[in-house]
Amino acid sequence: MVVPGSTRERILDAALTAFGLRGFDSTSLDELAAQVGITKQAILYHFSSKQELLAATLELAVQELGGAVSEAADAAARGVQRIEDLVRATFSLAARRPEVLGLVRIVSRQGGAASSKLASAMGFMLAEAVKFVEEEMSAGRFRRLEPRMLLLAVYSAVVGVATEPEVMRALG
Amino acid sequence: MVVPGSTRERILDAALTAFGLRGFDSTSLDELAAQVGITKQAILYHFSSKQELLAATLELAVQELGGAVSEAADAAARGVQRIEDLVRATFSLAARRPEVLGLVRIVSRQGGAASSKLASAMGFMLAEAVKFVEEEMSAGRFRRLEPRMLLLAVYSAVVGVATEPEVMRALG
DNA sequence: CAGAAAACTTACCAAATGGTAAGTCTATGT
DNA sequence: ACATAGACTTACCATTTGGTAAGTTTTCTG
Repeated sequence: MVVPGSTRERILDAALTAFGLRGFDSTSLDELAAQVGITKQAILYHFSSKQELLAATLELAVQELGGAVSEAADAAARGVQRIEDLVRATFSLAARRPEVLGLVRIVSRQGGAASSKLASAMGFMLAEAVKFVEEEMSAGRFRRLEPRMLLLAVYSAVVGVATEPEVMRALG
Repeated sequence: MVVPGSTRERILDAALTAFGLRGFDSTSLDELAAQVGITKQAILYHFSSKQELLAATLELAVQELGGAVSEAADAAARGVQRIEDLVRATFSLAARRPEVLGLVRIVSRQGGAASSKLASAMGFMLAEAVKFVEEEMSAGRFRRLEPRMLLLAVYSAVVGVATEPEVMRALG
């Protein structure tokens, strides 16, 4: 939530919300600019193209997500408790700022340069998670399963719930 | 898969795929028309507006999803087995035709008339599912949980996995 | 205070988009 | 043979979109 900062930061914040909640193509620069209270060209002054704005926005989202998750992962909890902490942290972020996870979804779907950037950024987080789960399995604290499979299911559930307005409404 | 039929059917089929995989705003009528091998105006001859095309496409998707699910639900299986059947059926559809679930997601996010149409169409399915889960819980075959919560989680996991190209690729 | 760089805005522009109007071609029923 | 309706296409059109070029104002600096 960088909102009270510079113009650049306010653009990023508005873009994160709009892209995350309504999609990339569905959000026009004019619209975004009006929201911030500037002109479209001011946006293009700070970010040379819409794609670049998306990239910058994504960086912010990944940072925010990574922060929330790694904070929870710092805890000394083991086994199922730690998984629960992680999921809870992610859900918490999803509830507070659904845009963030929405953006992750949108970018991962869009493909291209932004997507591979996301992949590498999340790749580290995923690798860490896989390692952790594998250790837990070896230690006998988890049932034996394909760790990637398990994580993907969790990821899908979280991102899915978080980015479905209908679902969120139903959950209250 | 109505593809070998009339022009109208070919339009619907192409629209289902495009809307479901790439989104509504991101799909232009010209693009769609080129894919079918006609002009944009031919589309507007059959469907008076893009919105109406979406509505018709959605109807088809709901029909297809409903068909796949109710087919699996006909089985006499009880308890966890039946849930597994349902999930398997949905996953199977998701694997064969990710567009269908993708469209459901897109429409549910878009809101408006199409969304409430979807809500009422899916409402029946959801109500049936809730009833079923509640019966199972009363019979002691499920652990006591909020049935809606459980179903929403399952829904999210399925739709989430099915509509995430990255995830699908990772799963192979 | 001068001037230069930063942070914008006003003017445009070409392309794409959803949609309308009018014409063409083909089948079909009389 | 002919009119009528269905299934299109060719011509347009207004609006929106991302983006460029050229000013204009504000801020920092020597």
